[in-house]
Amino acid sequence: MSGLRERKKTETRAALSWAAIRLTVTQGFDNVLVEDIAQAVGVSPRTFNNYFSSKAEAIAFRHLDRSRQVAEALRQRPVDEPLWAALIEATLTRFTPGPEVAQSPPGSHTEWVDGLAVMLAEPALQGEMLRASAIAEADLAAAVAERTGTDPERDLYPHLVAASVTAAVNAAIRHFLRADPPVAMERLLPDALAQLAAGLPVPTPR
Amino acid sequence: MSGLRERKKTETRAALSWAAIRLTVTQGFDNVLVEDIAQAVGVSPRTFNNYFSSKAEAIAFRHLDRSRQVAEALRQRPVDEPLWAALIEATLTRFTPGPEVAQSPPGSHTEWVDGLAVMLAEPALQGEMLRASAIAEADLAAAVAERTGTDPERDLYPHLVAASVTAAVNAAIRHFLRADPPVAMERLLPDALAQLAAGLPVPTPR
DNA sequence: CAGAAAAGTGCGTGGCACGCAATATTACGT
DNA sequence: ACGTAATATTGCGTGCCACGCACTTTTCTG
Repeated sequence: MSGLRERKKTETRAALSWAAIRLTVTQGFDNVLVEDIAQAVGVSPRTFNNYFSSKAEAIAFRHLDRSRQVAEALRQRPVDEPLWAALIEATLTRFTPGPEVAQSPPGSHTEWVDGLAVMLAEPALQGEMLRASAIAEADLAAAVAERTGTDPERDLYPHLVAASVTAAVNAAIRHFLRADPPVAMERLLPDALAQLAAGLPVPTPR
Repeated sequence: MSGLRERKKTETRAALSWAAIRLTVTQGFDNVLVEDIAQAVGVSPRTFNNYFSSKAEAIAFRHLDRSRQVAEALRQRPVDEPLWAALIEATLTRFTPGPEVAQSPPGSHTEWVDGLAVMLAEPALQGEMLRASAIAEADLAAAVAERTGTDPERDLYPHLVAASVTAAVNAAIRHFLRADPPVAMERLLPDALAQLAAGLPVPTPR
């Protein structure tokens, strides 16, 4: 299965996605042509469309990929760990380095985050990002079902958990992107999921 | 404000959305041209694009519209009602008639539901539907904030609640669309939201 | 090393989203 | 009631995009 062939395909897909993101952040969504992305990776425009059926899908791919890994991470948590503790750890492993802030041009983190925010404001992008979350949600529901002895076919429960966790993660990301005194994902994420696990009681003002 | 002009615009928008849905359900997404939708409403193709920037957006508009009304419904619940009870009632008022099963060709409900399921399987649609939910989510978060004395600008809580409720509603809809012994939304929705309010504990098998 | 399988490419096509300018319709003050 | 301003509708033109198809190139397998 995993010969040179599969590996190269994976790399090309990642390279295309990354190029699409980089170019979009720096130049704006509709100033980037499919042709540009293909050229940046050294591949024909037609090949781009063999990997992704749209610019938006290419950009959303990184999010899809990371979201998928949450299900995988959940499966690797000890089986005797409580569900919600395991969910918190699993999401933390994939969403803490910030939404890929660490790499990129070394200086100017704020520039990069701002660029991301602008990019994510693009209507065409929003739908595709949410769709990526939804696709990964199916994997997560399956993993939750395994851990809780429920059935993804018949039961609502695993889907409900997966959907809620995904929603909480997305809410945390959006909060992260707009928080002016910046807040670390390491705090945001566990807090959000803990509130979920507690039934989202109305907070008492203090 | 609400002169003849506004009213007619609203009607045209609704008519276009409805025509887009009807044609898509009966003929399939890519067998329907923008031209067809425009013609069905008696308007020029160019005008279609004054109302919606894509076929998908036109289809998703009904969902957007209904989702928006949940926030409105929440505001009309008595202020002394507990938050989650109010949320259950608010969602029930807008999502119980089935996802618009009641109207349409009188007979053959299953045909219609199947057609809807096929339509919602379209990738281009999924993103747009989720985006509609996300837009309405902002309204809902504002309404939740009012009711709970929190601040949409600074606090994560109202967004967390709105996102979770939206996720639960969407999960319920998907479950409704695939449940083979059919389950009524009237049961699914309160059940899903009650589980949310209880912190989504792992169900005990019986 | 040869044939099969699969990825990459070039070309052509139909459709879409939208800017712009012209026209038709509605709103409103006098 | 009328004329004018505001707004909606329309037609046209343009650039881009997604994809089917056929062909070439690369990789896998026995």
